[in-house]
Amino acid sequence: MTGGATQPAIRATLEDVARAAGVSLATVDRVVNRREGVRAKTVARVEAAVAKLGYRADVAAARLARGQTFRFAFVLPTGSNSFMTNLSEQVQRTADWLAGQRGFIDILHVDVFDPDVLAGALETLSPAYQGVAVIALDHPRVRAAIDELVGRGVAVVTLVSDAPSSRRLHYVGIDNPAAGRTAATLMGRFLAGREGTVAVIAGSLSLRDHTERQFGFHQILSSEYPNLPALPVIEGRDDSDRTRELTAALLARHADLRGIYCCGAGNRGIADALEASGRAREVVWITHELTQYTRRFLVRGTLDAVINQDPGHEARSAARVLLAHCSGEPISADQERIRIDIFLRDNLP
Amino acid sequence: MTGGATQPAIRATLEDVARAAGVSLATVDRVVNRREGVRAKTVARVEAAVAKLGYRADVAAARLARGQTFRFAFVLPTGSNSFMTNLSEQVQRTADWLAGQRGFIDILHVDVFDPDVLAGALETLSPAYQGVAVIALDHPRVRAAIDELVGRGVAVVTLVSDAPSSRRLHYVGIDNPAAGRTAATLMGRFLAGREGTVAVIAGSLSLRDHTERQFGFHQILSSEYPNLPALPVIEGRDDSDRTRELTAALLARHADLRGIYCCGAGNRGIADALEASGRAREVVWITHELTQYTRRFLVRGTLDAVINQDPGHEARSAARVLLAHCSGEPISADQERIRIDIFLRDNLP
DNA sequence: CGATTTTTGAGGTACGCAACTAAAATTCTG
DNA sequence: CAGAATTTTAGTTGCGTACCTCAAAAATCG
Repeated sequence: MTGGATQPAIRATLEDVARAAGVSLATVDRVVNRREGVRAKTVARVEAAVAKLGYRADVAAARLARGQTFRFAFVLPTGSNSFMTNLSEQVQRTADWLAGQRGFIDILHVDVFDPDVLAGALETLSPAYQGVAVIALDHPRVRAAIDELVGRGVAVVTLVSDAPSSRRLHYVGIDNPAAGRTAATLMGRFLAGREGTVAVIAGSLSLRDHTERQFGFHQILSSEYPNLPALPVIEGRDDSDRTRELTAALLARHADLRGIYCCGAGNRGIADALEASGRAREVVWITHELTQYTRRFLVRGTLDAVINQDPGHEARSAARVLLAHCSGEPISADQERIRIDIFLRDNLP
Repeated sequence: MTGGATQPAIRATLEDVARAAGVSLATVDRVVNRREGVRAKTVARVEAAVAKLGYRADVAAARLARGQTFRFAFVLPTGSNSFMTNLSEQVQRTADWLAGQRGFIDILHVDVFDPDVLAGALETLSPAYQGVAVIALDHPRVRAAIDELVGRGVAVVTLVSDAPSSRRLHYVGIDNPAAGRTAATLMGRFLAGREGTVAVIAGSLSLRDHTERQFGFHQILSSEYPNLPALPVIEGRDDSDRTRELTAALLARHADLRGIYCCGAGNRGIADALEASGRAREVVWITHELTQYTRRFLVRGTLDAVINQDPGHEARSAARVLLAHCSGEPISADQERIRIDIFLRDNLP
């Protein structure tokens, strides 16, 4: 057995460092926090002591002494689909966790799909917030509102849906074109060698994330699976009643329909229509977001794969990024990267 | 816009609660920490004040005041495959993070595949550790060693590989039978409608995780894809030279070989043999663990899918579970559940 | 009722660090 | 080289909680 390099049983404190370096507590503090007013010679002495004792600041003590509190706003959509409901819940949980870390999250519900309403909400946001997480819309007014917040020194992260050309600090969400490509590869491979058409149902093509997914999907499908021509994209407005009718019409009109890719919500309608048609098992259906419904359709075999983004990760990641930024800590990029999950019936969490 | 219920700008402290309840600090302390010696009536009054003010203990202050430090051992394999190397690195990162949280991790490298050596290492572990994370082997001696540690009051979590019948606190890793089933479904669907045989390469059938994956794989393949009979499992001992020869032999002997599922390591050997044979694109190859190599094979198209467990999550989760247990906090099960990731060329992180 | 037990109050210390003030040491100026 | 200006350092306080002691008050019991 090879032992790991063992750290001292009790951690060194600032005071230990001060004693070892023969200077006062205050001087050590200046050095470790890179403040002005210490001679180079003294700095070197202190740093040597820090290295020798393996000093690491105790984050609990530092936070306590600093005594800052943070206040973040999460701007989420008003009453919406299952995914957004899950997300709200996860944000609430994150808020509970942050409350123990001197951070407060207020959840504001806004009609995020109306650019004017969303921009208005951002513009009139209380100046009490040091950070904002928002499900953005890539629209000039919204971008302007984000940029103004950033200009005022507020940390802004976009959540789930990005506004790439704004000055937001960070985007917490998946790479949507890649998600679309992933769906296309699954579709193409599940239908290996078969001939037929594939339908794409989006919520609305004015939503950036839906457009991007659809773009990625078509990119792969057309280049790699010429046996599977795609029908023109149809808009289901994330509404189950509408997707039910649209899906029923698709099935009726296209006897050679082999696959359906839904890059938005309204899955219950699609499931209803597919199951009613009796072609549920032969048509490959791929959609986004694991919810109580899509989970059920997956288990039942109506749905073949779910492309998912984990709302829990997203909520926590947004909070961590805001917190890290506001307390001047670095963020570790690969821990904050939101993965594109693929769920089949067999690997459901 | 509907505003979220806004918490007070400054958090309530214990003293605020004491004032509001008309009792002393000491009494509030007794109530919130569930200590003896407070009348039910007083408890109720204090709890009402806590609720009214929304008091939550400041974790930074609490940790500081409590002043406990924790010391955990992570028992990892000696020099090993890419996955284990990644895991080591992630454990090291987790250790750096924990060092700021009054926790210390020592990494011990042991030949975890020899039950006697592993058990011996656990038995002679310094009593300084409050917690141990170990890549377990499901073997009587190892189980006994784990149980003895638990009996001594040490928190033990198994990492990546479980010892289910031991008294370990928690298992941090994926559901291996489910991972095998996931691989089988991908294999079956990617080979939809085609006829041919499928080979399964394990590291060693005495490793519980490999056996479980293989079991799950066969379960689904035989019941749902009768067009794809599996060849007898072969053992590659996680060694690339050996898997190269075995794969070459498989390809030579079975002209109808359509798929390879590798539930262990040694992927470089498989890739070499597949690419040398010229059948890399037609044979569906599915394996485990995303590494620099499997990533490359995936991008190149030799490899069709990777079933992955995230070593970063596993390292952090193990540390969080140990820390939570040692400080008497609850753990949130679904945050600690390790997911079975599926990676295709398109959704690589 | 007095004696005993239970409950509560008051106060203190310690945790490790940040941030402030005041003092000491150094450098600059005429 | 005195004295002012500046840089560097020491000393101190407070953050919010945990945990401790000791005494006072209240409740309970015989």
